[in-house]
Amino acid sequence: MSRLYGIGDLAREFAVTARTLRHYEDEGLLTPLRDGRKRLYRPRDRVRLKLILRGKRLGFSLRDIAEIIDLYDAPAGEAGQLDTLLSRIAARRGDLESKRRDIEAALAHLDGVAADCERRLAALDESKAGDNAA
Amino acid sequence: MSRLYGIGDLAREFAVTARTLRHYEDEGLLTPLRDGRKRLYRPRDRVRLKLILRGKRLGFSLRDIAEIIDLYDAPAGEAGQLDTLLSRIAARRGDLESKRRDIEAALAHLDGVAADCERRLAALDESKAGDNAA
DNA sequence: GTTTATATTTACCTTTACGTGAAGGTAAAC
DNA sequence: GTTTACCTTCACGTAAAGGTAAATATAAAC
Repeated sequence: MSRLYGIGDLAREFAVTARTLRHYEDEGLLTPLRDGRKRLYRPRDRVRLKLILRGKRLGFSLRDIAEIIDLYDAPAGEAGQLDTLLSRIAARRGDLESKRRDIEAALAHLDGVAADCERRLAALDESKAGDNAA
Repeated sequence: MSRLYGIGDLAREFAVTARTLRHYEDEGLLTPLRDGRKRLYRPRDRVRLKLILRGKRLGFSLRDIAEIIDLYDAPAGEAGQLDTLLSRIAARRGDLESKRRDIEAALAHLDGVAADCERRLAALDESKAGDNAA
């Protein structure tokens, strides 16, 4: 277990280009091992990549994402550090919940439009049925 | 009622620059009235702006957003058009729900980290209590 | 009647997040 | 021993989403 992945393996699995993975490394988001000059990605790197891509789908910038996933492997520090860590987590929670509210609102709005649409369809059906009956 | 807004009014209210509003117009997302060369935004434009900014917060591109909000004031068409409209709405629903799942996962992950953090804090407290007792 | 505030267009600048070659190293496969 | 398949490091290109500056127009305020 604890396999290592080549850059192509990860690229294929997550449908990104190798260039993208190198870019994430340039930006400090991934730090794969090296075999000579070749990059070797650990399961840990794979997990981080997964988190990066999720962050992207939610519209976070790479810089935001760096901050977020660095919370995840925070150092097992002392009390003061744990406190500030907890407050940073709370801040991020706030961001996410605000996004969730945005999504709920957007879904509700879409549903309203869809319902309106169906009403109009039903009205059309009725008028057609009326035509047949007449 | 049915007031009109200057570009600065809307910019202030939504904390964006006038440049941003003009850009949205260039991209076909807003179409304010004109008094000579000055832009006059109707309540309808204000609503669209609100939708645009919500879309942005969720990480949609301006092009995506254009597609989405054009669903909202779709023409009261005939049956075939209503059908394709409904299916496009369904597609957008899919996008949004997938984002929602991403958010739930991210929140769950953060909660896990926070819980871990609190456990570590509790452990620190206990060891300190132990020191006092000794 | 001239500040002051807000508006306009035109046009180039910047940042983010990669894409796209160019030029070459390494290693198994034939 | 050379094709084939990946990999590497530059380095410039690009699309999206605005920023920013210059030069100009109104229009209310003093």
